[in-house]
Amino acid sequence: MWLSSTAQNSLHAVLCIAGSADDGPVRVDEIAAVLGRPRNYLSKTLHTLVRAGVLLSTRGPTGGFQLAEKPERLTLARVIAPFEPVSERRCLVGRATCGDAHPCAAHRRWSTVAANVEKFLNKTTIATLLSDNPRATRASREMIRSARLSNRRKPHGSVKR
Amino acid sequence: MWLSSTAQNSLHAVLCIAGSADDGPVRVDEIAAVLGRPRNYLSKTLHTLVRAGVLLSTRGPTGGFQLAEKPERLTLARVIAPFEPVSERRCLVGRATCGDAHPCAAHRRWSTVAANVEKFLNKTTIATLLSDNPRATRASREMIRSARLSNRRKPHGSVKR
DNA sequence: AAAGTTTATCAGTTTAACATGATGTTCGCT
DNA sequence: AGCGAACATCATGTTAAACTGATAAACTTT
Repeated sequence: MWLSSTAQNSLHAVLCIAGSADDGPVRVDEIAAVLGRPRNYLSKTLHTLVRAGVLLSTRGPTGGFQLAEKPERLTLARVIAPFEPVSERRCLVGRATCGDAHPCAAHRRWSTVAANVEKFLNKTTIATLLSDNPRATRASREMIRSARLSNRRKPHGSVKR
Repeated sequence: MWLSSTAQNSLHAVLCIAGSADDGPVRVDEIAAVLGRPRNYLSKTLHTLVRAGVLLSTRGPTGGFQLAEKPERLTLARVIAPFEPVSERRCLVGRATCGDAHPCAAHRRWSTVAANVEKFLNKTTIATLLSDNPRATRASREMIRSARLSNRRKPHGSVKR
């Protein structure tokens, strides 16, 4: 039930990146360390978010991933969407023809519940979650800082999408 | 997102069986016709529901599946549970250690949304859905009846020939 | 007891998600 | 220009869910 693991990783990674925004771009290896997921797999996932306009990526030294826009304007739905479209409000029993015209037995009651979840995903922003729990935010940022070996990283250069 | 197809089939099948309770046990082939799913696959799914105490099965002619108890006492959660435990209220970002003690950034807000879904699954009964939409209930029962006529099945409860 | 109907079960295929390893590409630095 | 760091991509492997076909077991009727 709920999100696929890829969508979960997507959300978690974006939260890490947004939480460490002040420290510059976050590298895949750092995210992999925090999430405990394979590096190359996350790389693909993050690249999908770049194509979706959620993230920006920079190659080379001082490179990594950043948010493409202010966290106040980035909803959870937009982060999840590339992996499982939120708009697909599917029938509880999986009937293809289910809808307001030809509802299944569960349609009406389930619709109100599903709409509630969708509203959460569409209205809640990354900024909301960050300020919601500063402790968790700080924790993941500290994990990333300690993963950074030395002070060799400098302010990042140009960014490409 | 949402339920696995097996859990969806499970719910849909139970609704069919409950809706046709007056016509006696429902056969796998009839359910397969209504759901548009492979017979043997549903057979396994239904057997799981038998082991879970949701359904009763009878072999041989006049056999099929029936509810193990009154639909008023059968919640959606119990029908779904064998396939994906509802109680596993998982973390939105998939963190294993997420909980009230060590919450992830999304934990608090997501918990209230997830609890709402759980409440729906735990409080809503099969009987509720049946009476909710008599049109859909009647439709599936008619589909089963017509599948039965073409098979010359003896009506339940009457003595024939 | 035999025949026919229906569920139960087993062995295997297919498919998609998840994961891994190797290699290519872009960039900053010297 | 050349080196190394970092993302990008490709080819492949692994795993679990979904599905299929065949056979066994249980039951009803005759």
